[in-house]
Amino acid sequence: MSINLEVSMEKLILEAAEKLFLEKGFDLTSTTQIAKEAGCNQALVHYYFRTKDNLFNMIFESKFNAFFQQVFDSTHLTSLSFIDKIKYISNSHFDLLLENPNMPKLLVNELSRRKENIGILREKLKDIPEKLFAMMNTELQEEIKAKRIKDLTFIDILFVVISLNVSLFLMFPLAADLLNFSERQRKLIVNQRKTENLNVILSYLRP
Amino acid sequence: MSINLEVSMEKLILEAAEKLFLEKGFDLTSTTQIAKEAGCNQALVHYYFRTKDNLFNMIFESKFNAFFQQVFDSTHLTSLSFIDKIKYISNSHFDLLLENPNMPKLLVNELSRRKENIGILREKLKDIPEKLFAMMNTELQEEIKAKRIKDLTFIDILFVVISLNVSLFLMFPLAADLLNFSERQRKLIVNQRKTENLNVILSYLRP
DNA sequence: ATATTATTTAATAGACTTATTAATTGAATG
DNA sequence: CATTCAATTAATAAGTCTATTAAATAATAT
Repeated sequence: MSINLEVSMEKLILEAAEKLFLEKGFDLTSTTQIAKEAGCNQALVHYYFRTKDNLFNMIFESKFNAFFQQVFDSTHLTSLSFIDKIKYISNSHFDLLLENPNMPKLLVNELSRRKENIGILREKLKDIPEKLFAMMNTELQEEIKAKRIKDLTFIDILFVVISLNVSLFLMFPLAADLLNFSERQRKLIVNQRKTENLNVILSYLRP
Repeated sequence: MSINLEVSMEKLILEAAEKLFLEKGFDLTSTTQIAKEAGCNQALVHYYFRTKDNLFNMIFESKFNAFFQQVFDSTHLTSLSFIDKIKYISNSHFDLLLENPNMPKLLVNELSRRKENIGILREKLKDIPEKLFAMMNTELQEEIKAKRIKDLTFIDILFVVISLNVSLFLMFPLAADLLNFSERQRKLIVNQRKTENLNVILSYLRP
């Protein structure tokens, strides 16, 4: 049993494609660029994946899957109080975006253009949030009844969490460019937003 | 003195270009499509505007200008209480997005790619928010001192307003597609979000 | 009416793109 | 060693896109 140190060209192409698609989107990435980044001939990209669309869809679906699996993962939540669950969701969502800062843009741009393939994604997404939603909604009802939390739906809360976090990664780079922020300032503000976004949520929950 | 009923082809091209650029972005819009939409030969697009980049930049800068002028317009605010000012800002920002639902996507996509031209936009933006910021910040200080509002900066508040409103227009179409919402459901939810986003803000302001 | 200027079009050069095909190299197997 | 199959490349077809040029048409002025 030995570890395969040889990296297959197929995998290199996948990695190069993922990098470029995330950086520049589908249209601005050519198979020639992917080949160059992977270190092979352009025809090889088509040899392994036939079409650029194919290649993109494979990457997109797997990324999409992994991303939403994490967003709606409920395994770490069970032992926490409701408020702590919300805190955990917001923070881990923020951290996930920090690791995948280009995902929001990719989703915004490619999901809307690829409506043919949306059925596949809908299928993949179908069962994922069920468990989380069931748990959060029942607990939320108790909290509301006990007047510890304002009368809201879990969707309302989730919308605010996601909006605040995603906005930072979609809009902040633009604002930072326009306002000429230094790299140091950017990092500082991103960190501040993590806690401040959470503050917004917690204010919103107060009865 | 007579009104010119004749619409110039130059203007028709501009309008066609604006429509298409907003709908599909810079890359997915060709000068051939613009010409077709305007009802003229493709070469005419280049006759009037020389390059596609030129044409795009003209439209982008004027849209950008008009949009931020409205976002940071302070003329209707003067007579209102601080809280009402915030309410007005959030609501009119929301309405502006409702009239320009594609602006956020255009900004997210094209601002980042056109870093060469960002200087021009920075210049245009420079003086616009000054008046609004000055007014809001002084009033905010009073409110905080009187303990009517939590200790926050105006930027903090504005970030939340913009995030919540913009997110709706950037992400909601995707969610609605994924979850198969009907047109009726969509409109209902958009309206609900307008008031609910405001609720989030007001919760956030409470000391 | 003729000359001049502005609009508009047809044609096309030149640069890229995706995708395919046939030829070449390399490795594994009998 | 010869054969077979997989991996890789070179070449290229077919299409799109931007931008230019020269020709045609319309408008204006002399």
